[in-house]
Amino acid sequence: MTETTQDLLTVGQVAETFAVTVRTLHHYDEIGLLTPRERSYAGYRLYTASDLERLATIVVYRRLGFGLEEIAELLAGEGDLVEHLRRQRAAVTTRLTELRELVTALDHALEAEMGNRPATTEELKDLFGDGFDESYAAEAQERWGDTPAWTQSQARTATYIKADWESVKAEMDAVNAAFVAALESGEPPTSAAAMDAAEAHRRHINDRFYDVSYSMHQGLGEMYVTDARFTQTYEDLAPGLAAYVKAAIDANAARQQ
Amino acid sequence: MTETTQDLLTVGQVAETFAVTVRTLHHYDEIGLLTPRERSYAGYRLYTASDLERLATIVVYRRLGFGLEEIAELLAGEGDLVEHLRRQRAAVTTRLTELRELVTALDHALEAEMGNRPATTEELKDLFGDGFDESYAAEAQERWGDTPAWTQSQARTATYIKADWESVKAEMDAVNAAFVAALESGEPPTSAAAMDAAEAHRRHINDRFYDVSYSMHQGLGEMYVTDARFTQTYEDLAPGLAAYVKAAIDANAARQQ
DNA sequence: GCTTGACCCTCACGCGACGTCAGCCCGCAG
DNA sequence: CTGCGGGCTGACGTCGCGTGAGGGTCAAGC
Repeated sequence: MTETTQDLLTVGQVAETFAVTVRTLHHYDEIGLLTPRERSYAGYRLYTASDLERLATIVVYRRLGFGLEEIAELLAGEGDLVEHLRRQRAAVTTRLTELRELVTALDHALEAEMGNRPATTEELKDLFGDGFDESYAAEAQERWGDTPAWTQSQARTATYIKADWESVKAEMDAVNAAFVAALESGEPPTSAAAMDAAEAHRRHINDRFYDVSYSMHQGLGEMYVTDARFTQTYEDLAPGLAAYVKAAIDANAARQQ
Repeated sequence: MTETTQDLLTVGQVAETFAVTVRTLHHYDEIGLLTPRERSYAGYRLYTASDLERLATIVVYRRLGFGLEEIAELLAGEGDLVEHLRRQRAAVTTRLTELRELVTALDHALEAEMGNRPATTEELKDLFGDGFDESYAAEAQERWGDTPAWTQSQARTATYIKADWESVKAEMDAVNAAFVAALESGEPPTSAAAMDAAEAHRRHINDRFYDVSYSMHQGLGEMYVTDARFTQTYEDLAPGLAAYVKAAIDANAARQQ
């Protein structure tokens, strides 16, 4: 049944038995993880039964994803196997969720590439109204095209599909509604409600478009009262809202120490 | 709002804006993936707006898990993005299932390590009867301990927990039942039914214990009629079964061309 | 004008587990 | 004696940077 060649196997035979490559066995020898007890006079590696046992354990641990050094520890009796198993499990599950997120990101990108992204500005106009026309986009490019924030924003929104823009719009509407509510209930821009709305505003831009520090946020607030187009947008929602928003943003920025 | 330093950003600024390290930018420069258009007279890298745009795209692709070389291709306009996305998705999902299997393997190993593996031979005796006692195991070790097959078998069964052994027993019973049915219905060992049972037998050992080629399988069949203990086991199931099994194994081996 | 500290530069090795030559040796069959 | 199928030992390549080492640059404060 066994070819009893003195019970010593050469690398090739061992490699085939355990479904690993010869190079792998060489490597294990190099790093001292598995050194065959014997060598033929010609220098051939000869594996004994105990070597095979050790290799069997190594192969099992490798399938469990352990590193070679870690395996060496375990074989030396140092370290608790159960603890290593737990750590490994934790690491693998972490990687699993990362990969799952990657898949959804890829699906997202695929959808976007397949033509699900808003055709030019058509659908965006439907969503955001006529204030969002080509001339606006062109001017924005003109004014901010060379800022990092604009670049970042372009990179992120490039993969937004219609559903994303709908979420963006919903969030934006919610923030505006919060501002209007605070204003109309007579609360000052320094009230918690107004400042919370300002913070929500900052987060919205930060999450959806580009990183916004508190000072950058104040820059935006300033613009809302100095740039006629932005002022108009806010005034259409409620009289005095543009200035109110700016003040709330300033108060919120001051609130952060 | 923007610090307009001639619209040229240094590595540090760019790195912070895109949440990458300076080293990464150096690396992209080294491999020619992103070479800043300009350098200061002191040799400082100066990134222009178009450099930032390119970097933005690179960062997005990186998040999607593409390799740098692949990204270079895409940026050069070679290769279809959608196709790359699909390939990437396929690769990631493959890796996902691998990792899922790894987790179950780890859970398995954990269960086994936590004491769920059969205490010595107690539970095995319950399952397999008294034929499975220590003297048997010792003798097996004695006879086959130095064969690769034995080593492989030990490595695999070492992580078997009670549930695994129950599955093993169920499979074994099913195979034996098939042999008995074929024998008692008067079909010859060369019948399809008998040969199929032999093949199931080989697969069972192959999957649960160690790799079994057809010739090795015939070696086992031979042993069933020459080793009294094995013969007895089969004869207890049905008179003449040991010889019948051997013949079926030989027929099945011959069937494979 | 000088020092300080924060940045920037260019090498160049390290990582993890082998894959992949290259150049050479051994043993056995014809 | 000559192949041919192994086995041997270097040693470099992989992938995307991390991490020093050793040394300039620049704006600010003294």
